[in-house]
Parts: sequence; C-alpha cells; structure tokens
Amino acid sequence: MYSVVEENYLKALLSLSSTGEEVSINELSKRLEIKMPTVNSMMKRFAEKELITYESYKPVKLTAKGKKEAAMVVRKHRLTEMFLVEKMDFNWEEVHEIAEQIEHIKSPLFFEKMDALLGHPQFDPHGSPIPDKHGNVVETAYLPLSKCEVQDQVVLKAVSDSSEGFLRFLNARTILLGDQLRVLGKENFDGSMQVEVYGKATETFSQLICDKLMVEKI
Amino acid sequence: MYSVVEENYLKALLSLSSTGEEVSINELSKRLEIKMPTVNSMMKRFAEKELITYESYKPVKLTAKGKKEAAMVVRKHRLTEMFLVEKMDFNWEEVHEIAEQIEHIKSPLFFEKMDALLGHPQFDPHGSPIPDKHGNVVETAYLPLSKCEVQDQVVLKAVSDSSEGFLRFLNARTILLGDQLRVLGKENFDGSMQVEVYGKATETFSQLICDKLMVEKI
DNA sequence: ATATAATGTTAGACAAGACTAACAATGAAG
DNA sequence: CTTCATTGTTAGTCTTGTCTAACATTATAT
Repeated sequence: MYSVVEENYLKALLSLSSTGEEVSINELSKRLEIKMPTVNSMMKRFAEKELITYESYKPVKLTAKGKKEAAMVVRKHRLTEMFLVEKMDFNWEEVHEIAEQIEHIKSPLFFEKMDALLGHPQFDPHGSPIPDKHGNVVETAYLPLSKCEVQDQVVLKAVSDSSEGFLRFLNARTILLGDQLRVLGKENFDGSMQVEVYGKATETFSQLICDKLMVEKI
Repeated sequence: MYSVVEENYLKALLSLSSTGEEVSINELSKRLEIKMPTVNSMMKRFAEKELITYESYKPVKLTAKGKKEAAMVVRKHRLTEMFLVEKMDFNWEEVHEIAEQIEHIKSPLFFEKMDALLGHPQFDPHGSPIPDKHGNVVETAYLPLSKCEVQDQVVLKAVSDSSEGFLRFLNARTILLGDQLRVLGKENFDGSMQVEVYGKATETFSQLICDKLMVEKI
C-alpha cells in the first residue's frame, strides 16, 4: 500500500510520461511543486520499490509495475470525479480538488461500488478516459484545438485542464463537452483563434485556451 | 484546519468525555492505541490551541471550542456512514472503516452535499445522532440492554459499537435497529441475558453484547 | 502512614517528507 | 573546446507524530 505522498508522485510521473516515456527530475519537481532534492530522494526510494528505473543524472522511467500503480490512482481520481458529478450533483469545475483527496481512500470496495453505481464509465466529466481495474486505458485520438486549421469542423471531446478557473471560463461561455465548433480564423502572431460554437456564440480564444480544448474532427 | 491526527484525538476526547467531562491521558492513550508520552505532548499542543484545558498531572477537558471541533468531525463521520448505506448500497457493518477515512476530507461543500442528498438525517445507520452544523446533538435517552430487568419490553434503537465484528454478530441473528425485544431472563453471575426478539428467535446474549445494545423501553 | 501500583512527564531517538546550501555533472553557445 | 547555465546530487536541518527509557507524582492498600 502506498502513502498519499507516493500516490501523488506516481500520478505526476504518469502524467508527465504520457509525452515520451522519460521524465526529468526537474519536470517532476515543477509539476509537484516540491524542490528537486526532495524529489531526487523519493526517486531513489521509488527505484528500490521497482516503481521506476533510475540512474544518476538521467531521467527516470516508470516500470510496468509503476505504470499500473499510477493508473490505479488515476482510475480512483476519475471515478470519483464522475461519481461527484453524476451522483452528488456537483458541477464539473468543483470536483477536481475533492477527488484529489478521495483518490487516496484505502478501500478497494469503495471504488468498486462507485464503478458499479456509475455503470462502469469509460470517461470522466472532463472527457478523460478512466483506466480499467487492470490499469488499461481506452486510447483516444483527440487533438488540441490549437492544432486545427481554418474551416476545420470539430467536436469538443475533452479538456486537458480540470482546474476550477479554466472550467469557470468555459461555463461563463456555456461551452460543454459535445459542442460542435468551427475554426473561423487563426492569428499566427499569438496563436489565438476565432471559433464558432454552433448554436451559441462566436468566440476568440487565446492559444493557452486552444491548447486545453481537446477535439475530434468531423 | 486540523490535521488528520488532530481530528482523531478530538474524536477520542469527545467520545471519552461523554461519560463525565474529564478525560485522563491514560484513557485517551488506550483508546487511540498511542503511547502516553505521545498523547501527553499532543495535549500540550491542544492546550496551546485552546481545544482543551490542561494542568500537569490532571485529566484534560475539552473547551467549548474543542467540543465543537470534535462534534464537527463526528458529524462528518456519521453523515458519511449514512451516505454509504443510503446512497452507495453498503451494509452497516462495512461503513465504519471507510468513514474513518472520508471524515478527514477537507471540503465543507462535500459534506453539505451529503447532508442535503440525505435530507438532513438526524441519525446514522447505527442509531447514533448526527451533530448539526453548529455542533449540537439531539439528546437521546437510550439505555444499554444490560440495565434492563426481566420482563422489560424494549425497542433496539442504536448500537454503541460500530465495528464490523459486532455488526456481523447481529447480522448472523438478523437483528436490526427497530426490533422489539423482551427480557426473558438475566443471569446475575455473568450478566448474560435471555432475550426474545419478536418475530425472530430467542437468544442468549453475554453481558458484553448487552452493553452494546442501546434500547428504549416501551 | 508509608510502600507500591498506576498514572503522568521529560528526555532523547526515529521515520517520513519537506527544506536550504553547496557541490557535481551535463549540455548549449560561442 | 571551453564557458556558463541548467539540471542533478549530497549533506544537513526541520516538523509532525511516533516510540522507549527513565524519572516524578498521585492514588491505593494494608
């Protein structure tokens, strides 16, 4: 059984390794907002536990075991988010912080119950896939809106940032998962885009926003 | 905001102070299964925080503030137990351990939501009163079955032990809250009692069991 | 009324998980 | 290919919450 702290390191490692397998101590340190020497010593303990492979002055890499353990934490997090939205009437911007805590509850039964009550959902309220109980994840091929071209028609499938601030930004514009979008214009200088949200308004989004909107082309 | 450890000390203090206001370090130490010197040093910190009054070599006593904080932890615990049973299909013997963890979640909204979804319940699945959001508790006048006399007719209103083991003992005999009981006999030597459970069987309960069954006379 | 048991306190150690300061290795840029 | 910024490591400290060993006080029992 892993400590709360260890589970948070695992989650960060998995999240950072999704773009290329290797993770530098520095990246991890920034993500966790924990200073490098602390992260470094934790990585040595992780290597002992065979959660990662570690060599001095090299980036670390999750082992198969480490990936699975990390996926289980992500599973608990996303199941919780879904449960909070579906069964407890929370809004999608309210659930991340609470799920950060509940994901560490030590009770397999508790999460099995959630999973069953929700009908074994594949995605959380932010469109992220929920790993199954073996740690396997449904592969999705969404791309950020920022990678789309003028005239592309797409559907908003997920957001890559579940923070309250970002979700409130979308709420204020009544933008929801499933909304259909069309790129009207793209500003090369700053990466901002003009986007028509079908049935709603036409918006201008900064690149920061466009990077977080994960879409699928029609 | 209090740490998980502090919240557990608070709960234990409240629970032990319900029978007479004062709590000895020794009692607290046994309840928490934490050695006396550790408890002693925590009590000094609690005194600093004005959660208790503390004088060397004397029992400690919760202040009004301490009582309220403790009641809030108990509230969160009991709301959680009720939620698990009512909304997540748990059995009453499964919820104590999980609630011991969830009670420490830092999110007032989360517990308000539970409370609302449950319709502001007054009692948890074990018949214990749930303190309201100001820390006030409904007073009940239940007495242990062990205090009853032969021929007394009573209703089982609560259990004073929510451990899985004890509740499984009751499950095995299909005994539920609300069951009507009659005392058929009482053995002075060991305090065991013969009890008729209306509509079910006649049982012999040891004193240990009778002390945990909280009843109301008809 | 004093010996002894029970309870409470002090002092010092340890583990987990954080930090800073200082040093070492790597890599990018001239 | 050497210089300097970035990244990684080592060493030592801190806090929380635990422990044991030893000592102090209070309560109990003859």
